[in-house]
Amino acid sequence: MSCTPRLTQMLRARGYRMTSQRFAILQALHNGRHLSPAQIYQRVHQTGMTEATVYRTLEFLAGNGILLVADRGNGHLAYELSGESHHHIICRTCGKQLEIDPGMLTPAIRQLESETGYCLYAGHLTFFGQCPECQQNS
Amino acid sequence: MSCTPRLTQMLRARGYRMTSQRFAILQALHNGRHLSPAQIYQRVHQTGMTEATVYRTLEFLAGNGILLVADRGNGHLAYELSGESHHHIICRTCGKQLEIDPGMLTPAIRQLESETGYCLYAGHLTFFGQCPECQQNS
DNA sequence: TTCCTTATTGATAAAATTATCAATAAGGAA
DNA sequence: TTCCTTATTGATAATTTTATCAATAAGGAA
Repeated sequence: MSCTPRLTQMLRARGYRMTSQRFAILQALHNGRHLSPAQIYQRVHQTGMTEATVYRTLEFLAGNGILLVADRGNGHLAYELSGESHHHIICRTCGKQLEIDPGMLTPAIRQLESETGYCLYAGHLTFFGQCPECQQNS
Repeated sequence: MSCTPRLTQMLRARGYRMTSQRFAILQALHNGRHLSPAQIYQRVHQTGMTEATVYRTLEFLAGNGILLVADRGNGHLAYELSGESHHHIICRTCGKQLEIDPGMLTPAIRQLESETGYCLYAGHLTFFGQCPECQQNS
């Protein structure tokens, strides 16, 4: 991946290391987006990596801002590479998901920042609602 | 709680029942907000309720829109009564939390609805960022 | 290079969460 | 009221997630 050297340097500056395990997980998330820990383990266990390492690594990468955590609405969390910021709307009735451009929320986030003084990260938000089709059927 | 009859009727209309276990969990969440499953179990296990029932009930109540799920930023989820819609900003540096009025996001949500055709629920969003104090110390 | 410090991992145990299924109990019908 | 249907629960097992700790390995210093 093209961004690996930059990430390696960033981690190094914080006293951490880019290991083969961390790289493998980043690579898995570079192919499939929104993966659960189990799905990620399925794609990297061939390397001999432990499940415990998968969970630890995900927590570590998320804590360092390299991964984003997304609420999938089923009580579980999924992970994805940050930097490709976007948000979701999930239909509570049929489960369909709509990906929405982050720019659509930029004004609201800017206002939040100016009113609270906080500096907000891109993040990954999940809205819940009902899609147009399901609204008609009810 | 004043809203119990209304909830009972709403569940009944969907073929479900208001049980003593569900009522106990609602009552626990009426006192303490943003509780984890473990915290909730701690407050209701005196009634003889099983942990499995706590998890099941939380999922059920959330699925019926009576509870909201909030990402606490530590990889875990917390539950709270819906109807008291609000949102949070969590500082990634010091962990401090700021509660923000839902009205601040209303314009953005309205725009999202008109652009996507979805009907959005109030929900409970969690933003991550850095608070003013931590911005100065870095 | 070799040594040293320590971040990281695997192995394992512990804890949390979910699934299965028989027993219970709530509400509707008569 | 009694009977019947079925949503719900507790008990239990299975699975997922987390914590502990010794062994490994990466990077810095000399």
